[in-house]
Amino acid sequence: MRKVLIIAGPTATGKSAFAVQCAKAFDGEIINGDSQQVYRQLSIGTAKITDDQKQGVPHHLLDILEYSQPYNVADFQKAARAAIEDIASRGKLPILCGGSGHYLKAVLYDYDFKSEPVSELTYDELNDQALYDLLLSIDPLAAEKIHMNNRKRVLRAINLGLSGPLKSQREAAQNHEPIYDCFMVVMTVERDLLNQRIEERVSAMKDHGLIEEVTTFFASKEAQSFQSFLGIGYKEFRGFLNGTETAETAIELIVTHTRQFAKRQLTWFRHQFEARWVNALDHSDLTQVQDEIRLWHSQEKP
RNA sequence: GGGGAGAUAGCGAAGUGGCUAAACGCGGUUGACUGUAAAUCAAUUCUCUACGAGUUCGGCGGUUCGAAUCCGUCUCUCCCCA
Repeated sequence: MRKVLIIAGPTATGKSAFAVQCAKAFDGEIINGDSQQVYRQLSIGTAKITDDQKQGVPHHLLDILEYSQPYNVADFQKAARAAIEDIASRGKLPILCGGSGHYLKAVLYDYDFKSEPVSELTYDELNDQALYDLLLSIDPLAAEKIHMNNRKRVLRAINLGLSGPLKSQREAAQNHEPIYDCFMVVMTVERDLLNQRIEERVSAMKDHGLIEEVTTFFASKEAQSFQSFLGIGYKEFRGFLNGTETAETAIELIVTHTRQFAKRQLTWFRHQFEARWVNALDHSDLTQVQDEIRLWHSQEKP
């Protein structure tokens, strides 16, 4: 089993820096586990690590796509697993660092995204209730776990069932266990402090030219339809770009959305993973985790 | 100085006699999550000794069986004319 060190946690807790520190301490290479930082053009709004901050440590899955391209969990799973294999085969420690819980889990656990084409019917003529009834008739087991109002999920489950094995069957076929020897760290900061750091970070983005980045790449209506525009830090500028709102309003929205996002990340990490939680501001705690990682790193799993 | 409008829960905003602890939106809290996940969705949000009880709709005082809703008065805010 390949060893993989995971540095997770909500935004603005210092994951990137700690990952670099670990890479240097354990001869590792970093794999970006963040869904927006894959885009070459988008750096400021995604809080991408700078070349300086990388300190010579190789980073994978960063700047691999044009911002006009779509990207999804399956793509990430494939690329990240390949990167893990590549890094480990050269005797280095793969370090997965990111805040997209779903992405991380898809790589680490035995999620199986089949490559068969799945239909993309949208059933616009059906209301939520009717759509949900349809799912109930196709895959009642899956329906049990999806809320009727969550159209996106209901739709996906229907399309999966129509194109191959049912969603519920696909999941029943998995072991729901990690396929790597994982050590997962979740960096965290007390909520009030975290909110404060988020505010500071967003205002720093502004100082570093976020508005220029946005107007450079997302001025056109076409660009505003790219998936990358959906990221926090960009979509908030829609009103500004169309001349109906100020940049200030956008900045405030980014802060709020980032705060809400951090909360969701925390929820995910709390409930979806077994992890070693670390207070990112506590140096002795950070040092202690490094010791624990060292121990894990040096032992072969039976 | 004269005339007009308004004060509703953290914020915005409905409600003009009982069905109102008070619509709705935002924000907050909690949670779900298997191909857009920085997405999508749900629950909850006056207080408490919490399947019941107690206090709310600027303050005070009335009318009424019953008021956020009607009357009087005070305070504050905004607009117009001087």
